[in-house]
Amino acid sequence: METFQSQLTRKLSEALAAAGFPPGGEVSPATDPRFGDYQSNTALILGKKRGENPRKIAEAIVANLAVAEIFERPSVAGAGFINFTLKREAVEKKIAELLRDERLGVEKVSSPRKIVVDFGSPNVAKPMHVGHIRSTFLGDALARIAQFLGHDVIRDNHIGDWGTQFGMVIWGWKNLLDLESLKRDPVAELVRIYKATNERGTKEEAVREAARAELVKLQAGDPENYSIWKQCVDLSMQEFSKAYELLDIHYDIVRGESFYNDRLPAVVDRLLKSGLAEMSEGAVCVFFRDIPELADKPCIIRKRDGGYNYATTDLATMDYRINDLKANAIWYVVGAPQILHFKQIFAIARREGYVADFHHVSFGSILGADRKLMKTRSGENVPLQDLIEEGMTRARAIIAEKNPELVESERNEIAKVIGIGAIKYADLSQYRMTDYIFSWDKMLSLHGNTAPYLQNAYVRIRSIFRKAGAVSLPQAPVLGEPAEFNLAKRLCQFAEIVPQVLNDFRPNILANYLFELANSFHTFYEACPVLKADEPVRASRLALCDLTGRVLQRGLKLLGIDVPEKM
RNA sequence: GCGCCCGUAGCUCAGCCGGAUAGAGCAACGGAUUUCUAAUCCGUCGGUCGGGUGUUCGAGUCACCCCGGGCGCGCCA
Repeated sequence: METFQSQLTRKLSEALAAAGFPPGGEVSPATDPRFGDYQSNTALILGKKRGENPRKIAEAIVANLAVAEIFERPSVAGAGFINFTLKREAVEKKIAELLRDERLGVEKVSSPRKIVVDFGSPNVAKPMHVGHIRSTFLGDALARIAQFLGHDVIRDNHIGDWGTQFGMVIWGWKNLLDLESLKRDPVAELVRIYKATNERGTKEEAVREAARAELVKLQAGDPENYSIWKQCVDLSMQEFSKAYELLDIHYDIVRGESFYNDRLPAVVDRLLKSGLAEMSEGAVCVFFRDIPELADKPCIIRKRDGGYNYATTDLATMDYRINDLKANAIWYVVGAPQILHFKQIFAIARREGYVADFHHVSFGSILGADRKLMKTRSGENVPLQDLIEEGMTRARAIIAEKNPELVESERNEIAKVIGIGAIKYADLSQYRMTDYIFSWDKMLSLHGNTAPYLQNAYVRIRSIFRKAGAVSLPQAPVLGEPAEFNLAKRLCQFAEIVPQVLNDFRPNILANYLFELANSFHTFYEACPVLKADEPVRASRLALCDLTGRVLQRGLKLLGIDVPEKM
């Protein structure tokens, strides 16, 4: 189903051709309701290019526009803008179509791609914490949206399961492990033995040495150490899975760093052989002498001691994704501090001749109320588990206060949906590059651009339908009231907004749209009684409610957020 | 020293490819409720878009230079 915007863009291009101009031209939503619903500045651009009067060009375009079925007569305004105002009948017809459309008007892309989305990537033997949530939520939302648009998406959890920390973890396992604690809270015990070993290592040279030796043994394939390592990975994955279950995050594959171990030497050999890499001070490096920005920032792919590092693993990973998984796009949802790293990796990949659409989807940090990186009072990363629990607890308290009739099981389920939704939405509704200040009060507020506000709009709709009894939705609604017309036009925009998210990886565009939709709905709700209205208005309004509910539900789901039936 | 990101209302933030008089929410103030969930809605107040120069018919948006904050820069990931 074509959107108004793409229909208009097509018509505009035809009009340009008919008027003797090169086809093309862009249409955007009107910047102000006074200018109608859509606008085009094509005449201004053409006027500039040809040195002609833009208003005259605009008149010529308008004379050739065949859009009478959808729009009122286009008007030329200002310096040469062409303004378009939707006809009521056109919107009524479109709503009728949307009511029957499972996809709510969103078309699938014409050329789907195979996209690996690399997000989350927690470290084994450490708890997931606040630092993981942006990557996890952002990556999950982008994957959901890409999938909905028809792409072939592979969600890959590139877990940190092969760091140098395993020397200490293994030494701690052999010397300090408390089996009871391990059974009770595995990751906590792994953290404890790691910390304890680290502490002793700072004082005792022998411990430091022993830990290093354990690491060497692990890397050499020692069966005992391998078995310990494997248990650490398994225990950690079990814990991650619990959190993912709660958060409704799902991966297609989990290829941690260890997966690429035996592929690392080949990466270095290949780069040395091709001359892209060279020896420097004992290490193998790639230099970027012809790229000014990277000229003085070489990338080490094999350390002087012969060990491999992050860059080597990422190069092997890219090779695997492109040659084995046959991906033609890779999205790395990783924080902004690693911008330089990915510039290097992508530069190397391009030189090697890999063709794929690489993107580092970077993002800013989550700050505490003090505007510094969010930490616990003792200065540690806030565990994800604690964050989720607090979100649910706070949501439960608010629900208990606002809606005491709910039974406890209902209340707990709703608290989960609202608490987790609030945390996710707070993240996704913000432009990803900006650092944001984490605030429970703001994200759980029923006012403003928050998950509970959107969820509440949905709940109001469900409440109407519970009272309405059996309804049959009409073929075409009547949009007599301004609030109805506005809401309907907003509903038509969903299909225009969703694909835009992937232009620059901005789920906040979708969040923003949903907020405006909820706003339009609430205005409609105040102005237009639904159940008390006479037919056919009643049925028409029920149809608007139904469609609004479905768009809200679908839109939030694309952000990874659920909706409750009551709250 | 080099590089990247950010700087928009008192606070928290939107403003993608340059478009018309820069928008929300919170806070403040004033209204609306015999309710389909007021968990809401309507209105008022609030701005040298960090500063400057330039490109353009047109700059919050692009270029360059400053200022402020954050982050990163061969052997961590």
